[in-house]
Amino acid sequence: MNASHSPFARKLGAFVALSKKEHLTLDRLHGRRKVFPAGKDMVHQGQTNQAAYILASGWVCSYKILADGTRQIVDFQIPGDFLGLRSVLFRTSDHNIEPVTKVEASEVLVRDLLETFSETPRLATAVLWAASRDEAMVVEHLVSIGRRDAKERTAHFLLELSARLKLVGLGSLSGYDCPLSQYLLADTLGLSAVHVNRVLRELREDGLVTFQHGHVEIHDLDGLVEFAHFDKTYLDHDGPLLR
Amino acid sequence: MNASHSPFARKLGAFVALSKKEHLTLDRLHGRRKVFPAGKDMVHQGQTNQAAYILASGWVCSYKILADGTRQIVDFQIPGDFLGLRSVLFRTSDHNIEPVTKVEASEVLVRDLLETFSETPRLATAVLWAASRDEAMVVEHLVSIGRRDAKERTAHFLLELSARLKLVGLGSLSGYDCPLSQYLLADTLGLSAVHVNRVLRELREDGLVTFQHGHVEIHDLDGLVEFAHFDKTYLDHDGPLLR
DNA sequence: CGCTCGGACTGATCTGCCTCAGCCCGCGTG
DNA sequence: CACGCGGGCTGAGGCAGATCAGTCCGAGCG
Repeated sequence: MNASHSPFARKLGAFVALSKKEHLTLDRLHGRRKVFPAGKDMVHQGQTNQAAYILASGWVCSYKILADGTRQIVDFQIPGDFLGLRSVLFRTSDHNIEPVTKVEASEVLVRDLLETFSETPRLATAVLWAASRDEAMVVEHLVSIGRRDAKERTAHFLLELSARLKLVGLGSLSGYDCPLSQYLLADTLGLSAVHVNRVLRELREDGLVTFQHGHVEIHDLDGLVEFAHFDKTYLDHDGPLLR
Repeated sequence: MNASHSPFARKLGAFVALSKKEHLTLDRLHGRRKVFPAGKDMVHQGQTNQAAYILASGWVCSYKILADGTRQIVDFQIPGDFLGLRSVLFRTSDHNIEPVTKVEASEVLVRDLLETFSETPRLATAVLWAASRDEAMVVEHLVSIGRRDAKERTAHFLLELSARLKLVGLGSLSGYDCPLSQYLLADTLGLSAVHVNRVLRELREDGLVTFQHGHVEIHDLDGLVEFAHFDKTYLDHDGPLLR
C-alpha cells in the first residue's frame, strides 16, 4: 500500500488487493472536487437525482428528522467513505446528509461508476463490500440502541470510530481527533445531550477514555473493549475478500 | 402480474416490470426446496460458506446475541424475501437466522445468482433494489428505537408489517395473520415483553389495532398511521425503477 | 386424568434516563 | 468593550419502561 493514495483507495486496498492499474482506474473515478461548509445540509430527504461522493476530508452525518422535530443520526462518514450510494440507486434520498465539519468530496458520476464496475469487476466487489460493511454498522447501531445501556453504548461507539479512523490512517490505538459535539453524540446514541455528558464523565473517571476538546484519548484499550463488549469482526469480516 | 407467480416474483414485479422471459429466468433461480422447523437456527453468527435462500412460506427473524444473553432482532423476513445475501457476500454470517414458524425456502446457489445477474441485468437491479429496501427498513428501525416511544414504535412496526405483507398478497388494509409472540416483539422493539403487553392493550383500548390470537386487526388505519407518523415512502421509494 | 410448559396478562416497585433550569467559559462580532 | 451564542457541565425532580413476582389459560403428553 502506498501512503500517497487517497483514503478511499487505502480503505478498499485493505480488503481487496489492488493492482497498479486498478489504482489508476480508481483515481480516474474521482470527478470534480467540491467543498461544503459545515452545518449546511448537502442532501435533503426527498431530494432527487442526487450525485454520489467520495469523502476526501472532513466528517458528515446521515440522519432522519421525525415529526416532533427530534432527529436520529444513522451514521457518520469519514474520509474514504462512499456517500449516497443508496440515494443514487433509488433516485430519491430517504435521509439528510449534513457536513459536521467543512468537507471536501469528489463527485462521482453514476455513468463513470457503472463503467468502472463493468471494466474492473474487482472494484465493483470492493465497493459492494464497503456498502455491506456500512449496513453491518447500521445493524450494530441498532443492537446498541436496542439492548446496550447508555455507558456501554457510548464506549462501543467510540471504539467503532477508533477502528474506522485507524483504517484510513487518521488515528492510532491510543486516540484520535473527533469533531463531534455532545449534541451530535446524543442524536446518534438515542440519548439526551445531558446524559451523554454524564456518561462521558463516568468513562473518564473510570480511567477508560477521555473525550475532551475535540480529542478522544483511549487510556485503557483492553478495559474499554471488555466493558463495551466490542467485537470488531463486524468491521473487517474475513479479511481480504479477493487476493 | 400473474397470481400464480411466487411471492418473490410478485414482489420484484411490483417494482420492475418483468417480461415473460425474465419470469422464467427467475423461476429457474429457485434451486432445491428445503424445509426448516420453527425455533431451530438456520444460520449462526460466524458460520461460513452459507447458502442464500428465497423464502417461499413462513417467517424468519435475523438477530444478534449480546454478551449478557439478551438479543436484538434486526428484521423479519416474510415470503418473497431474500435471505442471507450479505452472508454470502462476506462468506461469514454476522448474525443468526431463526425460523419463527415452519419455513419453506428455495436454496439459491451463488453461481446461479451471479449467472442470472450477468444474463439479465434488470433482475440484478431488482435484487439490488430489494437489498437496499431491506437496508432502508433497518434504518427505519434504528430511528424507531432511538427516537420513538414504545407505543408509537409498536404501532409503526405493525404498520410496516402490514405494508410488506400486502405487497406479497398476505394481508389487506384491515389486517393480517402474524405468528409473532410478544417476546419476539419485545426483542424487536427493544422493550420488555411485559411492556409490549401493556402497549398492545393501550392500542387496543384506543380502538386503533388489535393483536390477539395470531392476528392483527387494524380498526382505524388513518388514526394509526397518524399516531405512528408512518410514512411508507421508505418502503416503496419512487415506484418502478425500470419500466 | 393431572402435569408441565409456553405465552398472555397484571400489580407493585425500582431505576435509567429525560426534562427543566441553570451556570460557566471561550469565541466571534457589532 | 459588551453581548450573544454554542457548547460543556451540573443538580433536582419526574416518568417511561424495566424488573420482580406472580396468575391464568390452553396445548401437548405420560
